[in-house]
Amino acid sequence: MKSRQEPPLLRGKLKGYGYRITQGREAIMNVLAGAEDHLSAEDIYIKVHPAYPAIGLTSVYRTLEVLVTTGLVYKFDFGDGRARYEISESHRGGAHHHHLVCTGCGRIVDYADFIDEELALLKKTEAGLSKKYNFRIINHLIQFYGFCNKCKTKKNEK
Amino acid sequence: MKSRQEPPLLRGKLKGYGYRITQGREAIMNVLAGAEDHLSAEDIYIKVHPAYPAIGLTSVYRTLEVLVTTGLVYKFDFGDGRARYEISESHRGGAHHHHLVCTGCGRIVDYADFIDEELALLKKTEAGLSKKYNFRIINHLIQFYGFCNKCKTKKNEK
DNA sequence: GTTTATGCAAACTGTTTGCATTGCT
DNA sequence: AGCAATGCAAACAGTTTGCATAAAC
Repeated sequence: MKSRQEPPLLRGKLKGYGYRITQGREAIMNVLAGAEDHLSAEDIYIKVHPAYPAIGLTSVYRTLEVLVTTGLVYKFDFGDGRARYEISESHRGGAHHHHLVCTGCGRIVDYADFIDEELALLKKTEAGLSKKYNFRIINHLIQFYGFCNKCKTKKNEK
Repeated sequence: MKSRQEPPLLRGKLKGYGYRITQGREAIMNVLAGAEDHLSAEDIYIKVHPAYPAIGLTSVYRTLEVLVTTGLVYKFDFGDGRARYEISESHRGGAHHHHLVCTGCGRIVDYADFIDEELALLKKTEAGLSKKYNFRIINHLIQFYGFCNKCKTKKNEK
């Protein structure tokens, strides 16, 4: 909503990983820290522009790649052909949540209902899978797909 | 593995939805019915070629779209930039399963461990979300990401 | 002063679309 | 016969890459 002025935690973390803090990266992190929703690379590019007009879309992609590989940002695919990015909850004060995606209009609902049970089961499953398949599990994804109230009434025009 | 000769259940279903049964579609359905793993559109194109060389990649995409929208086939994104397709378990005799994806090499493990618990929770969550957010939920997705035994030992060369 | 990050333009990749032709039903 | 499905080529969209320049450290 409003762009934050507090120095994002991300800054220090990135630096800790040995990356340089540039104006562009800082502006991108500010946008991510202040965003309510799940932004595409182009959304971010546009939101960064006012604060730092010299930004290029390429840098947005490159910065996002760094942030994702360091685990500071999550990357999602909601099936509409463009990736979405979301700051990880630990760097935002937000709660862990999953997504409910409307296949009709693309609307995304963040939900945290049943999240404790989900997480407990995920943790347990993770441990079992880790052991059985000899994986080091880093992350998980849960999404529900369906039609929101607006889309479920209108005829399937697809 | 081996191409099946039994008439796939898909055939009748597709026809039931009002679609025509063409040689290309039949060949595609045979490949899907006989495949062990998760195929990309191009994988399918290549596998269909021997049986029906006139097939075009476009038709593969168009047929897959039909199969996905009718719910006969599931479409997945494992993060490598290409979509994967898998026949729905009810048309294959397989059990419901979820996926464990290696971020290093792209290997995908189908797992069914804890699946009953997962499904029970999913069902419950689905009911809750449906009501609270007024969605008609059609589908869900659960995936775990990590590094397989081969990839977790080698240095992060990325 | 070195080295990493940037911007631009061009390349790339998976997927989609227009259109004339073919082939189910 | 009538209409849905096809193949080809071209268009498309998001993302990535090469390279010379600029900015962190």
